[in-house]
Amino acid sequence: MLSIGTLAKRTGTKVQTIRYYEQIGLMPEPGRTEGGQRRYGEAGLDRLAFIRHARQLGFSLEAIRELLELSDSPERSCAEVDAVAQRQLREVEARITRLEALRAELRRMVAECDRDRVADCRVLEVLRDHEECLTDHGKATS
Amino acid sequence: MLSIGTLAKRTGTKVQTIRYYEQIGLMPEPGRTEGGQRRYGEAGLDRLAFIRHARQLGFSLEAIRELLELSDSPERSCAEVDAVAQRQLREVEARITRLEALRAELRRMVAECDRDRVADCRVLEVLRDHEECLTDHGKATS
DNA sequence: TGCCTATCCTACAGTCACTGTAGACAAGGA
DNA sequence: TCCTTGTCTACAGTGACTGTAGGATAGGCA
Repeated sequence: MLSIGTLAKRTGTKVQTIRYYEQIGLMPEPGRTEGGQRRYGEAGLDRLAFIRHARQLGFSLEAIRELLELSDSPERSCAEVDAVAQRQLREVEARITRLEALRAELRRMVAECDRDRVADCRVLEVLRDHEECLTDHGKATS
Repeated sequence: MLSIGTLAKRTGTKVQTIRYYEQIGLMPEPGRTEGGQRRYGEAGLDRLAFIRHARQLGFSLEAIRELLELSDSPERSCAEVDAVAQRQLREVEARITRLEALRAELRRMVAECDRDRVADCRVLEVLRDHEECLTDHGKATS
């Protein structure tokens, strides 16, 4: 039987996080010792590892809840699981695209700045005078 | 004189968000009408646009606070501003690297799954049996 | 001038996924 | 037995907003 601290170490999770997962119903309520401490079996360890790995892949706790429910009903179609994974993949791809655009703008910003006084700083200038930002919203929505 | 709603529209910000920025001291307290409504000048609009643009580039509110303070002292060295931007660039690059790894794993996961029952689903299998997750923490930290 | 509606006000609670804290109790080894 | 380490509950805090309730104000039109 494993204590909550052991589970935490094995999965790289904080103890509080495990209790939090229990609180929101992602982890089942485990058995307790006479003194009231949680004791887990292998099933608990596996479930937590599943949750942590899915979190590392960027799945939201809601998506993980869905995945866990699906994996608890082994006769259902794999397509639903696949859909969740595909959705996650698309989200990750969108985030990458967005971050690549940010990276380009930041690189340009940093590369252009070679003055020495803040008053002439290109970085601040770019941040200040991003015309599209004002016009996009100002003109498009009025 | 611009109302908070006009500022919101021009910069693509929610009204509550502007009030929030004021609350945490990012936006200065503006003048008020007799009836107590906020009225902004061009300076307020510029400052908000600066904040929103920096947010779009992924800067945290704390970083933006730093940038705003620097831009308020035009005689200081531009190097500090540059450092903030460089730090942000490195963070964005790190996030991209991480997301690309996620993308690869998600793609592999999705590509491998062609069964029809959840019981045989590769996606769930990958999520369940990620050996490194258990061993990394279990063996490295004990 | 009166009215009406859109906008504005404050204050507070909720979101997500944790993280930290306080004060008390339990487990296990020397 | 004592002592340290681990665990317990309950609650508050994080970042960056977002939403809601219940009321006051501004500005246009008849």
